[in-house]
Amino acid sequence: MTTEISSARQQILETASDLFYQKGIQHVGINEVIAASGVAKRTLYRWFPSKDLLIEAVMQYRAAQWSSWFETAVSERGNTPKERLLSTFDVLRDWYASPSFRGCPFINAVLEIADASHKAHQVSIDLRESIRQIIIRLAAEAGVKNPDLFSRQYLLLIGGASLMATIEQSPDGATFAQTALSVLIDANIGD
Amino acid sequence: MTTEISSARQQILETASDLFYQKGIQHVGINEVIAASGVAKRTLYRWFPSKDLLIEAVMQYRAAQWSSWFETAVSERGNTPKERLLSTFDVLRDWYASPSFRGCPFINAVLEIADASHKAHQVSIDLRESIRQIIIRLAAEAGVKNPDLFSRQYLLLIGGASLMATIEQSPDGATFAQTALSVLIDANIGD
DNA sequence: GACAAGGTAGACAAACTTGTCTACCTACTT
DNA sequence: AAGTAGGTAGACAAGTTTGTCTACCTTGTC
Repeated sequence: MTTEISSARQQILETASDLFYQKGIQHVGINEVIAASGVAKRTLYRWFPSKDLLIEAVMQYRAAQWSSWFETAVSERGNTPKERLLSTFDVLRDWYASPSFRGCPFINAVLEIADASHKAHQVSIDLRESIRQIIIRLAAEAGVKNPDLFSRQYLLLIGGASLMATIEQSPDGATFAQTALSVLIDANIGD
Repeated sequence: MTTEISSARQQILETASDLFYQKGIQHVGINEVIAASGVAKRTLYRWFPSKDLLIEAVMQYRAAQWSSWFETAVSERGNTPKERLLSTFDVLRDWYASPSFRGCPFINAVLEIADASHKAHQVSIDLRESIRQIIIRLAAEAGVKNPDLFSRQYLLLIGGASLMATIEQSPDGATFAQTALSVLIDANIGD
C-alpha cells in the first residue's frame, strides 16, 4: 500500500472539513463525503463510527489548524504589543476577504448543529478561550489595565466582525473592530 | 367558523416560529409543524406553498416583532441620548438571560440555511440595517462625531454579545459590550 | 499458507423529508 | 341549491439520510 491509501482517514477528514465548511454541516450527507473523498463507506465508518463523530473530529482538526494559523500570523506582525493586538484584525480582514471565506467554522457549527451537548459545541468554547488567552497575554504586554475584561471585549469584536463578514459579506468589519479596539486600548492604558 | 379557525395561517406562523427557534430550522420538518399547530397538511400548503416560503414568512414575522420590541424597550429607558445608547445592552442582557433565549434568530437563520440567496438572508441584512439606523439616530443625538462608523461598531458589539450568549450561554456579553460602548461614546464626543 | 488490517463497490433497509393528492366537512354568499 | 373558501385526516410517493452488511481485494506478518 502506498502512503495515499494508508491515509484514508486523513483524506476523509480533509474532504469532510471542506464540504462541511462550504455547504454547511447539515447540508452535506455522508454519501457526499464518500463520493468526494473516494473512500468506501465501510472505510468511512471504520474510522468514524457515526456522522456525529466525524463532525467532532472535523471540528477538532479545524480548531487545531485555525489556532496554529492565527498564532503564527499574529506573531509575524507588529513591532509593539499594541501593534500586535491591532494586527490581529489585519490577519482576520485578509481571511474575511478570501474567496473561500464562508464564516467562522466554529460559530457556524454551533448554530448549525443547534445542540449544546454536542462535542463540537465544546470545541468552539475551547477555541474562544484559547483566543482569549492569546489576547490576555498581548494586552498585559501592552499595559492594558484589565486584560481579562479587555479579552472579553475582544471576543465580542472578533465575533461581531466575523458575523458582519458572513452576513453582509464584507470584510470591513475587521477595520471597524480594529478602530474600536484601538480606542479601547488607549482608554485602558496609562491611567 | 370561529376566529380560531380563520387564523390557521397565524397559528402555523407562530408555531413554526417557535419550533424553528427552539430546535433549529433544519431540525424541524413540516410534519412536526403540522402536528404542533393542529392544522392539516393541506392547510399548511395552502398558505405556504413550500417550506422555504414558510421559513421566509417566519423570519419576516419575527423581524417585525423583534424590531417593534427593541424600539419600544429602548425608548422606555434612559434619560439622555448616551443613557439610551447604553440601555440597549440592558435590554439585550435581559433577553439573553431569559430561559427561552437560544440565540439571535436572524443570525441563526443565516447560518443554518447557509444559502446567501435565500430570502431569509436578506431579512437578516435588513434587520441589521434597521438596528443601525436606530443607533445612528441615537448617536447623533448624543453628539457622537461619526455616527455611521459608530453604528457599525455597534453592530459588531451586538453581534458579538449575542454570540457570547449563545455559545457560552452567558448574558454577560451585554455588560462587556456596554462597557466598550461607553468608552467608544466618550472617545467620540467633544473633540 | 493463514490471518489480520485496511481497503474496494455498492446493495439493503428503516426512517425521515417534502410535497401531491383523495375524500370529506362547514360556513358563507349569491 | 350551487358554488366558493377554508378547513379536516391522512394516504401516497419519490427522494434523501444514516447506518449495516455482503463479497471481494491487497499487503504485510508470522
